[in-house]
Amino acid sequence: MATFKAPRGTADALPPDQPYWEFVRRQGEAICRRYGYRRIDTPVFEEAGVFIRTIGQDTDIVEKEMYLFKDRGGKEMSLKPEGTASVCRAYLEHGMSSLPQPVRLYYLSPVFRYERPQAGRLRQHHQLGAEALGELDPALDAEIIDLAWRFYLSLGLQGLSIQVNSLGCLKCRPAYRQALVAYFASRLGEMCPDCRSRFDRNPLRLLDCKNAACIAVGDEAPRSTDHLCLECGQHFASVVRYLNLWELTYNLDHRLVRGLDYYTRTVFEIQPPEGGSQSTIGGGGRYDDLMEELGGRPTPGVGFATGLERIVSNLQRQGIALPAALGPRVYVCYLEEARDEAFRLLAELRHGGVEAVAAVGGRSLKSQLRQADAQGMSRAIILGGDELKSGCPMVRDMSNGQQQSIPTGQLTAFLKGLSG
RNA sequence: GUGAGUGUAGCCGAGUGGUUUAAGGCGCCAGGUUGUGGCCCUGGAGAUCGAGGGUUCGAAUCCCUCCACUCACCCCA
Repeated sequence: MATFKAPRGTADALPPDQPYWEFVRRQGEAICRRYGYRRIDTPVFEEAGVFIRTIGQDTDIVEKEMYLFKDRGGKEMSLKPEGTASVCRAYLEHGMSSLPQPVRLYYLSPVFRYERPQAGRLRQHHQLGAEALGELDPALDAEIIDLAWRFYLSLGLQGLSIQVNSLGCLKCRPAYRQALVAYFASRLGEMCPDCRSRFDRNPLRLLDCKNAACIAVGDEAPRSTDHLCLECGQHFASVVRYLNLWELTYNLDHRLVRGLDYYTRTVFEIQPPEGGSQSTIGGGGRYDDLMEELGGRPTPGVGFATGLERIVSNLQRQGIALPAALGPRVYVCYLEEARDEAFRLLAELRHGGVEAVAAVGGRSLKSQLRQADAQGMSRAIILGGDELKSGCPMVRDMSNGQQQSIPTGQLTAFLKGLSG
């Protein structure tokens, strides 16, 4: 029994999982680059203020989920609970406002939230995110949604849906909030205890309660899209126009609100068919006030992030086949008298670009072949006295047992010519 | 943070107080004559029974505490 275990809510990604992760990362990076986004990596921890200022003091993330610690110099730091704030900090710090705008950036990063683990929810998980900074054109809101959507499509995920809403801006949201408060105040008696207690602090939250009674009340609640100021209304209409232009299917969900305070105007989520506790596979929106919170000049931005673990589990649940590996996997077997030649040949194959391992540990030939089989090798090379004499190692096809002698000098080329 | 369920070797899993020095299967290792895998056969290694305390003559089996896992709530990716 191991005395140490991975920390609660963390997971080792073992070799059998890696093909999924590689697939997801590769597709994600390919899409981002195709949309003109360039990669950025930021530290896994930041001064805590970076997150507290932007995500919002009253959010669950800041209130109870951040990994806070003082470093040895006494500075209050936090493991990153999300990616956007760090990217914006880097944008400001490196004067990216002097680059041609918008600046398109994407990242692949672990994020940390101290939560109670459950299906699809970990304390360390990984996100792919993309941000378009420094420009408020609604074409970018649509671009981000489209980018996210195409990413999921490229993975072969089925049954996903896009939910879109607009939350307005600092100018028009207060009035909407008041309208909500007035409405909910009159119907609070019908709602669940959670909603009643949340009513004062964050009335927007009552909209996405899953309690049946609350859903009924929420459906008739005032809609943010009916309370947008002129600019926000035009912006949202324009976003929708682009979505239509690109033939994206989406739902206008007036009850979509997000758990981070920095969002303005457009918000969206991508949801898998199952719904339930992990009902969001990715989401994002516009955050035109965020840069100011970080001490920068007013700088608009829009972006999204998606959870890689949830993508991988959806891929596995939907039984999506991964692209097949390319070349053969070769296992070099040998009798003692051919040991040196076997290891010389092993190096030659590897340097020539063939995936190859040699038997180790002084096993019998029978045992070596058992190993080759158990490890799923596609070819075994057998070297004994006979092969030494003829200069032609035996190549055994592990799928059917057929063998042929190939001159040593042609071996690398021969193996590379096989499909697997 | 709340609630429910679970915790026996790498994995699955019997065993619910006394020959248990804890079954069985998978996997792992080695053999089954001379240089060959996948089936089969034989043997072997591998468990302080999640941890710590307690009850008892005696505990994997009962009690307490803690830890972890799973699921749900909350929230989100």
